[in-house]
Amino acid sequence: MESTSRDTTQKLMDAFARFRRLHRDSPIPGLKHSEMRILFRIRKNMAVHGCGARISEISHMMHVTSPTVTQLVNGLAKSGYVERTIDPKDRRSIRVTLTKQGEDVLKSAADAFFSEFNGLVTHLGEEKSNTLIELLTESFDYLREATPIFIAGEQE
Amino acid sequence: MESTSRDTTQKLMDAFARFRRLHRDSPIPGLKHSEMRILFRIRKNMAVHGCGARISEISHMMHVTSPTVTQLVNGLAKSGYVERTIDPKDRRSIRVTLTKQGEDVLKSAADAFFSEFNGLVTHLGEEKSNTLIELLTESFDYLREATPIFIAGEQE
DNA sequence: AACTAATTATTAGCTTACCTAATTATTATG
DNA sequence: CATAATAATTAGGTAAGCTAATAATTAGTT
Repeated sequence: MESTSRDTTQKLMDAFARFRRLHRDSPIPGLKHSEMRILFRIRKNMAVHGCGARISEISHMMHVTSPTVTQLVNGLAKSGYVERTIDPKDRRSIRVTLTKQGEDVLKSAADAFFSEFNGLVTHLGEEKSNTLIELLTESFDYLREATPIFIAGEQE
Repeated sequence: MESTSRDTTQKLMDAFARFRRLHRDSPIPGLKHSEMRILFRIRKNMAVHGCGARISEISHMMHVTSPTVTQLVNGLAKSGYVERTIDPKDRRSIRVTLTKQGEDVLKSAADAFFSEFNGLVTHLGEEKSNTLIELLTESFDYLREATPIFIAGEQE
């Protein structure tokens, strides 16, 4: 291995290591981070496709397994933020839609949840942000293929 | 917030969320990622201070509570990677030292870890890798200033 | 049409990496 | 010496995942 390359590797490891610990505490009481993220996804899906998101779709979008999504959605349904309806075109599927309450909580929480990251996007600028997203995605994809152990459970 | 920008923010949030679970599985079977981190800390403390690290010191270095450290250290002691001795100068304290086995496992874990990242650098190429490092560093620096909570992680 | 295969979601139970509150030793201090 | 402070531990909890197995439904094949 060349010394330049090894140096780069070391630096990349260090850079990755710094980001391992993201905040765990939700800025909104009674709404967890993971729940917030899923609510955003559902809203997006409704905006784009005009219908509720299926569990498998959310799972894919969030890079999380479907049992995980099922549990999150169940929790949100119990809290009244989300509604589950069977898709009449494919009765295996479930369409998850936001309730009025869910939209409200999403609206009020959006700023609190987004502010840190949105500040970062503003700071970096749109172009650099997109480059960063692309490079991270490429890294994940590589690590998933090259070293399956590395990322538990990532599936397409 | 504009919708393009919000979309970028969403994607960046997701990229970081994936990132957080990157090292769920350690490259060495039988050694968890958190355990590896703690072993590194202990080794460092031994190198710098020439004696075992106290629970409270590790806790402080890792920005983790002492009960958490106690549990991790207990696990490592059971695996034989670490030894706990009561400090004769202050019998409340415990000095944690690496065993020979602990040093060995740490070495091989570091190698495995390094080779994963080195593969990534090869895959991305030197230029992209450097761009990624720069962007991560810039992001980290911004977040450190903007949101102090973010940085619960790596300090010496 | 009937079987088999595939897909979708769920259930049950586990794991990692933390946390808080309360408690037990021990040391320091008025 | 009594009390306060400090160090570590115990007990129990949480968030955010995971896998394996299973039920329901749809698709594909003979």
